[in-house]
Amino acid sequence: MTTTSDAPAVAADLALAAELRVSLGRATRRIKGERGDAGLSDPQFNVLAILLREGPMSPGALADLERIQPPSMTRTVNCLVERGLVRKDEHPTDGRQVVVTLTEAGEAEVAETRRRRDAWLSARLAGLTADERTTLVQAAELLRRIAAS
Amino acid sequence: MTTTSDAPAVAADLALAAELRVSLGRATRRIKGERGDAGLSDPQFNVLAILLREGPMSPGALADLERIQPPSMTRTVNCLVERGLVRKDEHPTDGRQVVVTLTEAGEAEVAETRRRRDAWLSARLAGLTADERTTLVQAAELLRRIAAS
DNA sequence: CCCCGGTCGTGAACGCAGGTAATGAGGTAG
DNA sequence: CTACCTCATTACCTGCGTTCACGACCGGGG
Repeated sequence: MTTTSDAPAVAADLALAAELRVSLGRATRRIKGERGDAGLSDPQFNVLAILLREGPMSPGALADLERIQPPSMTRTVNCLVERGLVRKDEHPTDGRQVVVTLTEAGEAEVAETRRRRDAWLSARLAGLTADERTTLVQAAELLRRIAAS
Repeated sequence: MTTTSDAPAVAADLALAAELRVSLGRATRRIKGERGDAGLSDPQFNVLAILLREGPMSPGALADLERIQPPSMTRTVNCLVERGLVRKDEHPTDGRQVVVTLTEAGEAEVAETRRRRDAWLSARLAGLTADERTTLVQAAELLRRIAAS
């Protein structure tokens, strides 16, 4: 009715979109709430996770990955330096750049925080059936594609 | 079978938990990014949505639903009053309480914002197969249960 | 009737995370 | 060697959350 051939599919998409949006928002809020114990804020944890996955990089690169502006990243990184979780070194060839590197304490911290978060979520997942877990595995893949688009 | 016998399932839960957490976080961030046009912040929009769904209620009740402290809700509500999206009336019998009511402009605003967000998400969903959409429908239900626990 | 504990909403002061604008150090093309 | 560009940082502003403190109002006992 609206534009082309399959109005029902469009209407179903809208309903699913609304439902998915609400569920996603609530679940995410719930998971984030499971972090406080370590004293690491969400952006701080994200920086550590990136460094663990991608290796040392400059503050500017970190800011790009997190889609925030460089000054915000500078502050976050400085906070992590004070806690001894990352280190700031000079770039070997480019005097402007700074290289942010994860310390051993930082590695331990991200492992610990991740463990705690995943422990909470996996405790919930344990109450599901095998089919339901499969559904979530596939949904995780779909969500990744959606988020990347 | 969930407790001690099947270690592999526990390991799979941990992996799924980690993957789901990342995917959820990214998708949610992406969706939230699709809101800015209306000038309504996320907590403000949430208040309007609650009022539309549940009907008029006191600031304290709103604060409870949003899991924030009353002063924060007072500020958010006042901001919405200034924009003409909600109205604050005296409670008919209890002089302490205030009743927050959605105005017509508020109704229109939440409908518009919701339409814009869902339009973005449903555009992504349109690129999926029927099976994949079914997966997401089921996942939305599972996520709701997880978030409620 | 008046007081008294409890509840509700709010004001003030603070913390944290994001943004923009401007600055300074360092590289690079001409 | 000069001019332009990039990178990180500094200073300041905004939004949203918190805690603490206070005034307004309801209810029940003296």
